[in-house]
Amino acid sequence: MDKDILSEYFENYIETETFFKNRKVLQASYMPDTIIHRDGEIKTIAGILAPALKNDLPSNLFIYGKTGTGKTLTVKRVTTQMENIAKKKKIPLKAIYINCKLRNVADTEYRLIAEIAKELKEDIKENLSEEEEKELKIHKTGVATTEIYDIFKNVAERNGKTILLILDEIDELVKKIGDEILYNLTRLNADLSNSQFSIIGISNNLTFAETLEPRVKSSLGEEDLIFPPYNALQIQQILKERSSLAFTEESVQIGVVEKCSAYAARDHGDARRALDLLRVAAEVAEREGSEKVMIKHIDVAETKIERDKVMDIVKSQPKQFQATLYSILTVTNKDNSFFTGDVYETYKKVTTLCGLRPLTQRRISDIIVEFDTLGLINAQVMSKGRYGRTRRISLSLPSTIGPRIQKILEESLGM
DNA sequence: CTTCCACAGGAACCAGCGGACC
DNA sequence: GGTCCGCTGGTTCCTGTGGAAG
Repeated sequence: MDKDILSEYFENYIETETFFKNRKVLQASYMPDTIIHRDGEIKTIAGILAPALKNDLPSNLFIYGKTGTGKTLTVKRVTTQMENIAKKKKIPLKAIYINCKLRNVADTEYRLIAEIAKELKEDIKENLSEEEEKELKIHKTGVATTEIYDIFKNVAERNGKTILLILDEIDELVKKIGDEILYNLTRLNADLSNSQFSIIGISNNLTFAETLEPRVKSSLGEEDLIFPPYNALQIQQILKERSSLAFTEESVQIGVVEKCSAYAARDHGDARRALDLLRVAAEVAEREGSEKVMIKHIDVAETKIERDKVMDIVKSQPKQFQATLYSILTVTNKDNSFFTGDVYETYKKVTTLCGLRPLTQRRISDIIVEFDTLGLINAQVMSKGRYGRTRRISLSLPSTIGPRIQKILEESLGM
C-alpha cells in the first residue's frame, strides 16, 4: 500500500459505521453494573462477609465453580461494594484480590506474601517516614522468605484493618507449591493483634478440597459455596443484556445470540466462552465488511478461537517443548496411537537435526504431561502387560491444523 | 501363579541467574 | 567480592506397577 491508499484506508476506517457501540462490554475484564442470575450467591456471600463491616472477623469462605460461572465477578462485586461503604463510614476494611495463577506475581509462597504486603503498604505509604519506607522495602527476590513474612506482618499491623483476602485460582497455587502455604495463611491471625485476615478462596476445581490436608480443610472451608453452571436460558439472557450494550440496534441478526448461547451451554454453561464467541464473531463480521453479525460468522469464530488458541500456545513454547511437539506430530503421521518411547526415539533424531542438546527421557516424559494438561494431546498411562507400562499418546487437535503447526515448528527450530 | 517389561513418577540434587546486603 | 537468597529447568537415582506371556 502506498501512502495515499493507506491514509485513505484509515480515513475510511474511521468513517465506516461500525456496529459496535461499546466493544469493551464483551471482554472478559468487563465488570457489568448488574450481575444477573446470581442473586442467591450474592446474598450468601454478603451475609458471610458482612461482619467485617462491624470490625468482626468473617468466616473463611471457599467458592467452587467451573470456569465462566461468575465466581470472580460476584466476589469482586460484593467486596468492592463493601469497600465503598467502609470508606463512607470510615470502617477499617480492605479487600485484596490476587490471582494466584499469574506467573511471576503470586505463583510462589514468597511472591504471594510479597504481593499482599505490597497491597497493604500502598494503603499506608503516606504515613511512612523515609526510614520506615526503606525498612519495609519489598524486594522481588534476594531475601529469605521469613524476612518477607516479617515485613508483611509489620505492614499488616500498621494497616490495622480487617482484610478480605481473595485468592483466585487457589487450586493452581496449591498444585504448584503444596498446601503448607494455606496453613500458614490461616494461622496468620494468631500472630496479628491489630489487623485480621479473612480468606476467600476461589477454585475452578470442584474436588479441590478433597486434596487438602484435614487441618487446612477445616479451617479454610468454614463456609463454602458452589456456583452452578448457567443453563442455556440464563446464558442467553446474559448474552442478550451484554449484546444490547455492545452493539448498535439492528446490527445483530436474529438468532445469533441464541446460537452463541447454545454453543456455550453445550458443554458446561461457560458464560465467558459465550461472550468470546459473540465478540470474535462480531470481529469477523467487521473485517468482512458485513453490516450485520450473522449466524455464519459464529462458526467461523468458533474455529478461529480454537485455532488461535492452539497457535498461540505452540508459538510461545520453549525450543525443547517445540522439538517434543514436533516429534509427536511426526510420529502421528505414521501411527495414530503410540507411546512415550516412540516419541523419545524420534525426539532424539529431531534434536540432532536442529542442533539441540537432547534432554533425558525423564524430562521429556514431564513435557508430554504438560502438553496433555495444555490440551494439545491426550496422554494416558496404560499397561501393555508383558511389554511394560507407558503412556498412550494421541493428538487431540483437529487433524487439519497438524501440518500447519509442523510447518511453524520447522521454521522456529531452524530445520 | 510368577515373571518381567517399559516406563511412571517421587525425591534429592545441581547449575546458573538475578538480586540483596555487607 | 563473597555470601546469602529465590527460582527455573534441568539430571540422577530410585521404587513402583498393570497385566500379557509363559
